[in-house]
Amino acid sequence: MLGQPTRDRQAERQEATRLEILAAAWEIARDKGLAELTLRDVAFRIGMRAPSLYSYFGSKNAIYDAMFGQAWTDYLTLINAVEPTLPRSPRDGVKAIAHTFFDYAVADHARHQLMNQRTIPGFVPSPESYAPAIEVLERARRHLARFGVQGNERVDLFTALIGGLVDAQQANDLGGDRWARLLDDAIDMFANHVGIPKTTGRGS
Amino acid sequence: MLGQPTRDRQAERQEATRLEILAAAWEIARDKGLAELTLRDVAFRIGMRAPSLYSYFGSKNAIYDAMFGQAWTDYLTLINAVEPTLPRSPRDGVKAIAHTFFDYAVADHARHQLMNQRTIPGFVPSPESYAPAIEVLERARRHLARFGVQGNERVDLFTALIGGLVDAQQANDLGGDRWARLLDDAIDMFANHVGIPKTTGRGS
DNA sequence: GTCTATACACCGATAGAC
DNA sequence: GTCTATCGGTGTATAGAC
Repeated sequence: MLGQPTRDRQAERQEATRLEILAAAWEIARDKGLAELTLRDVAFRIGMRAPSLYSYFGSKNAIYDAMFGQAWTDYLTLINAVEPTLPRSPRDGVKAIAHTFFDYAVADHARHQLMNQRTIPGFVPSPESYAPAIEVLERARRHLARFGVQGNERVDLFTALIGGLVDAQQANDLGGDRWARLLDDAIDMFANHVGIPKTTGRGS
Repeated sequence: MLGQPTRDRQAERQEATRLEILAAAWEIARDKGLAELTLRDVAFRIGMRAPSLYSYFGSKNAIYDAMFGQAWTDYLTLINAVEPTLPRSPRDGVKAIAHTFFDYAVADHARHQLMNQRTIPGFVPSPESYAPAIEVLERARRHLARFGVQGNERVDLFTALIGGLVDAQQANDLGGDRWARLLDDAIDMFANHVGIPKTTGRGS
């Protein structure tokens, strides 16, 4: 008896096609906008017809859902990479966290729309796709706590502040830096408010 | 000779029907969501068929556009009414401005979506509908300047801060007050940052 | 002039042949 | 697993009834 094969070639192929579909979907979302994504368009871009997509995703929203999960997982990977490089100084640390989020959000409008706004009618992320988003928030909470930002209300204020700057930037000055320029000043405002010591000239 | 009639009854009737259409549209937007609005639905609610709407609006987006203009005009009326009641104290004045905006935004999710977010694909407000929005911002700028908040960057920071709190409230705690509770604290943070004197116990 | 009936192109989704 | 065919829905255009 040969037993079971060690690899499931069919599952691998299925997963590869799923990724191909998602890549095409991201391409269209970036090109034409997140809401302008259509199944026919996605399918044709990879040499398929629209109904074939239903062998890989149960609905159009399931595609959005997988994209949502991908985006937050990517961001989780990013902050994992950034974590060892975080400055020791609390104030610089908070600034680094804010900049990481801000830059990631501003770099891809469609992605930010999907991750942080409720712009697709009827789309609600599944628990599985939401998990990395929760993990990111948990991670951010820990980092902020390490830098002296503690308590739900302070974290809520921080997220609202950064989110507000991102949204203003995206909505009113897409591609510019009118609100991006205010980020450091905004963090200083926040840091002073919650009592994070100023960074001294030669580190803290 | 009788001359011209003093009233254009036909134009009045036309305008009345336009308002009736918009009222139905607001109703549906509040009930089912802004994006779920359909022409057939709007038309049936006032005893018409969908194509008849084209006698009053050139497209569905033209309806959204008129709603956009209505919402900002309403808000302009509101701040006109609020203006005489604004406190003298700079800090309380800024708080009043923030509360007025925050409460108006949170009171109607669909309206806030239309006014302040880019949630309808392809919808761009016309210059005529945008005019009251500009007027509101101009008015807010003058009020803030009167309370000592001057310069584009400070106003930008203020709008981003309040907008961020509104969006966080709507997105993560609709109907609750998790971020609404932070509003006063946020304004104090901002006021301290831009050097607005604290309100004393017995007025300023 | 107002409104309707009809039609068109497109959408997401489903059924069934191969 | 992928296709064609099709369904009910959408926004939109237009011809014509009244």
